[in-house]
Amino acid sequence: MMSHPEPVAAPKRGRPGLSRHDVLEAAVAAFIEHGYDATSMGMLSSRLGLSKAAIYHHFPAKVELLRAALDEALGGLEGVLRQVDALGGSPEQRLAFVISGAVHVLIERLPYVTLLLRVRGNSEVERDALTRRRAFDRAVTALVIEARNAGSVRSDIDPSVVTRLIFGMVNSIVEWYRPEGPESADQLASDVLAVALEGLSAS
Amino acid sequence: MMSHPEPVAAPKRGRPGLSRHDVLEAAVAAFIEHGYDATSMGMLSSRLGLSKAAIYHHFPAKVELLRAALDEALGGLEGVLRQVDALGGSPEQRLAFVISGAVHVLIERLPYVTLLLRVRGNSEVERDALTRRRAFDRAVTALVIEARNAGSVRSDIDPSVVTRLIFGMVNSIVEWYRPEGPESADQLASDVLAVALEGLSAS
DNA sequence: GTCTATAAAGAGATAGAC
DNA sequence: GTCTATCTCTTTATAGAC
Repeated sequence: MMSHPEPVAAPKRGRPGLSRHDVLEAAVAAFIEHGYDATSMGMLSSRLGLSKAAIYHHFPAKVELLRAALDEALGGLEGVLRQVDALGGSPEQRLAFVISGAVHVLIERLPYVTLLLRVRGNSEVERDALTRRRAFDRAVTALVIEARNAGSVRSDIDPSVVTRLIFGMVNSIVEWYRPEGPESADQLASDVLAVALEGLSAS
Repeated sequence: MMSHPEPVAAPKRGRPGLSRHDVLEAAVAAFIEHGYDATSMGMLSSRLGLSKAAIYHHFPAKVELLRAALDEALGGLEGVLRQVDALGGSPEQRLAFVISGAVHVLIERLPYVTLLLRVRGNSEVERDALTRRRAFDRAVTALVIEARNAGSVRSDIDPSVVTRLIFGMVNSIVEWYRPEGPESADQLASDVLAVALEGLSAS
């Protein structure tokens, strides 16, 4: 969560003196509000209090703002997979860790993951992101299959359908979760895990 | 599912002779592929084999294509609520009917619902659609609360969180379901209901 | 690091012929 | 019902001054 030690655009004194990270944050917020395509560099510059040309000092093109945002989201999700590999445990434990970990990443990097989940593959940058996202999905499906073979996941439904439904539920959190709201990340992760594992029926 | 008896644009002979419905279908497909904003009237006209101007004969503006599509989706979902009201039954039965009914509408009107779920409220048309969609969500939440008071839905999690998670799962189907794939609508609705009610854990 | 000015392309929409 | 041609506005991006 610390700012990257980028060699460019340190917060010097001068005029506004915006950092690369400031520009990215504002851009991502605008992309979420209006969609990437519908967000013009003009809107961005208004929101930042900068001229359009000044933005090109921080990012060489509009699409590089998108690339940086998607990388932030994918890095977080891939980190969950690295952690679960390092931790070990039963397939059931590892699956629970991945679901809970994904919820936490989703909340910690909410705007970036929100953007990632809206990507449809209409440019090179988007297709690259989709490729990495699909690799994540495949890893989770493999984990579900493992847990199913170990007898902890129901075997009456196709594993990839189960995976898609559960992660559809997880991912839908970006549609409504607000950090300033009543639910903490831990509380929500626990709720998601409960509904994913046991369903909504009364015990 | 029959074509509407619109008084306009019957499939006469002439040149291509496209109907209003043909144009809408092609537009919705393009909106899904590239996003509404990123789809230009030029792209639309190429895909249809028409000039841009010809499209304006069928729809007076680009946004009217979106309005018609969203109305198709919302009409289907609102129909499920009307049916459940007419049918009666226990809260548990009615909740199951709404979940299963939503899955069926989602599949029958896949492109239209896909578009609806991507709307963010950036124009009058989108805000109107969001208003109707929120009314649907509220009706479902009320049903979850009823079922919870009747003892059939778990009471350890906030009802609106439960509703959002379950419908997040349902709605995520548009991200991957393809009619030509192996799962029938009935099969998928039954899978969704099973995971929603009982979770992914082995019985 | 930020500005003004501008280039070049593409957008939504309309006019009027056939 | 479809066409060509065109209007006007906005877009991404660059040039060059400070």
